[in-house]
Amino acid sequence: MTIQQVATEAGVSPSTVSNLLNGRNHRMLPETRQRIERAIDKLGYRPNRAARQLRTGRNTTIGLVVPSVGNPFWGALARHLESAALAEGYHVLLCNSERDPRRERDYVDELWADGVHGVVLCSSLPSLDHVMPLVERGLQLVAFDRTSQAGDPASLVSISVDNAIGSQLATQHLTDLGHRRLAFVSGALASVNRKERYRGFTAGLEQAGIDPATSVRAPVKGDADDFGDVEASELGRAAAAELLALEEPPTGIVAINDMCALGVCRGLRDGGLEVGKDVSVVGFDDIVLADLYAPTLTTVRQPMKEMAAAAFTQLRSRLDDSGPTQGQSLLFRPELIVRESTAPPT
Amino acid sequence: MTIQQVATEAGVSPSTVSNLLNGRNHRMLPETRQRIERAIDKLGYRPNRAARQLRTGRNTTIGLVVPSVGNPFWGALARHLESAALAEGYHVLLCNSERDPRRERDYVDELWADGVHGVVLCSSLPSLDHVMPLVERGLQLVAFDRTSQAGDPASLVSISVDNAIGSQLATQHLTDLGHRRLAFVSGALASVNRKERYRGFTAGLEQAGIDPATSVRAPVKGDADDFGDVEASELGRAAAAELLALEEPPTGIVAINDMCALGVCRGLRDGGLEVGKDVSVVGFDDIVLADLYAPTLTTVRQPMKEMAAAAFTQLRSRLDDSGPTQGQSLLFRPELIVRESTAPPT
DNA sequence: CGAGGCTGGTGCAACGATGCACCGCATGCT
DNA sequence: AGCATGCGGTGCATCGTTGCACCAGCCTCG
Repeated sequence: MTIQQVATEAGVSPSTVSNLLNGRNHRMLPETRQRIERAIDKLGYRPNRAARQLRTGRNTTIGLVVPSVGNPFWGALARHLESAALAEGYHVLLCNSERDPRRERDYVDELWADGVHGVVLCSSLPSLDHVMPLVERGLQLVAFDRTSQAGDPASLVSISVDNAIGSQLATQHLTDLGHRRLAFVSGALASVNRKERYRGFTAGLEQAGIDPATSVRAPVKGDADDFGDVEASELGRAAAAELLALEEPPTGIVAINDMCALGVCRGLRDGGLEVGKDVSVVGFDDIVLADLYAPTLTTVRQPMKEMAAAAFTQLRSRLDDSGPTQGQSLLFRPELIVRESTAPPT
Repeated sequence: MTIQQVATEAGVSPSTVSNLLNGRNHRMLPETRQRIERAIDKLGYRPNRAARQLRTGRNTTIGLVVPSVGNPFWGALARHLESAALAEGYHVLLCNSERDPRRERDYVDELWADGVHGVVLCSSLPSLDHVMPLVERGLQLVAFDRTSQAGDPASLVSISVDNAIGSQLATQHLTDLGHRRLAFVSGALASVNRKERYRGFTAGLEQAGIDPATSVRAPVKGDADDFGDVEASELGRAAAAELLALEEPPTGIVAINDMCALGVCRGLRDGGLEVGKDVSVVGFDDIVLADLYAPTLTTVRQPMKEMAAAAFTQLRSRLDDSGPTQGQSLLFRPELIVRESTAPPT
């Protein structure tokens, strides 16, 4: 089914069909228009994307680079982003970087070579230097789950939840319940987001009149490489054991994310404590699993659907040329979801 | 960077460059070849996919249609499939059907219109009639997690784990531990796979000399619509409550999948029982979560990586025209993974 | 010595959609 | 009368790659 066949069927020239297809139909006779429309769905015509892209240089595919869709958090993003894109006739090309910087760059290169002009990048890297050359050539980049930084390209859009506030909400929730000895469990504070979450934690403590110095940050030994996802739970488990060995173990624990929190729960249980009774645990993200675990996990929800929709909208408006060329930073408001894993200290 | 520029740089015609690029270099002077190769990476040339596809009608993108990448099981598939595809220079276009048959069909249509000739379809539907028209036009289809059926297109490749064996392994594991009162928890046995799993369950019972009639299948009230993923856990939880209300509750439970199994664990705990001690539970799939839950879940592992690789290989060989045109069914061997959720009956 | 074969390439017409330049005609303006 | 303007479309070159048809030059062989 080519545009030529449609044109023949409708008794017009291919140009006219093209005009209609591309909204240049201001001065087209309604009658002509209807003839074409009838021909189109009589023949079941769909424009050939390859031809269209070859001619225009544009396309309707955006790239999504995530650490791993095996992780429910990124899976959820993929799902929502795809949903938003689909509604506008866009497609999503999925790429798993496996947290390998090189693979991340290769993917973005590949996408660019394929004519993809917009990419949602969920980078684990603090710097975006590796993709700068393409950004300079016009690649539109949306950084997800990563607040913007000094060296970032001017056109960059950053989309993230307000990590400091989220973390503070979690902490406050614990102090409101009466907890006074708190701990923050995380790997190395290597990314901006992690630092922000820690900042929220200390802010929450201060607000409750607790000296952050008396709180624990575990594990201290976390190094810069522990960016893993599944490993986050291992880390949480180990950290829990460490905390239990203290003379005065904390009664409330704020974890860097849900996976980590689940690991902490696991570790606490290993140590004979009951989460949601003897100890309280708060996570971050609100992955589906949080509501399935036993006990269900109190956590800080990221409005994924809205964030994904925003990512797409931003990208699209910039691809449609009309959008602002200037970068910006979108911070979403996190929401505390209280479930069973938190309770007043006993 | 066009092929023309490379040709000029190398002092040959575009055709010659194209010949090299497409492996038609049998009778090419090694010297010419090197000149071209040098030109290519001097200019950093990458062939334009749109142009190539327009000309040849082929492309290197395959489609993946899953119910939802939000579900870790499908996320894992996406990850592994993408990995296999990447190694051969192929891309994966991700589509979430959200278990909506119409959306599923629309996606496949869309992919076809985009020039995608190969799709891995993880359909929740027993029949594939809705995509038959495209298959007849040449779409290569690999059905994943769905054994082939009578009405399927002749060219269809089906990839699945051997569900009957898997389920039998799970059942056998319980009987070997000494359990005699078993239950099978599932929604309606609406899909072939589910029926197979139930068949494996009864086979396992018979092998242990237990009359399947004495075992329980819960919930009886499951209807055909309960195909959900998150809902699977709700279903498990409800089923557990139901089972506990029996006069002689089962001591061993085989769940249709891991999510359902986790729901069952949840329900049992609600009823005051300790999983892995008072009751044993076995799942199916071995999602990442199975090893994180408390207690860790004994389950039947599907060799996802191998299955995903096979899906890609099958698709590719058929897309490269050379492959067999005849459909086939690949059944993978499941593996029992024993963890903490199973123990001898007390 | 001329027909035929091999070698190492090249010429060219597609693939399907796009969008600018342009057309003939009618009407308005001065 | 002479020129601009609006209308409803159409003609055509073009995007980058491909692969069949073809070519000139040289070798071989009866």
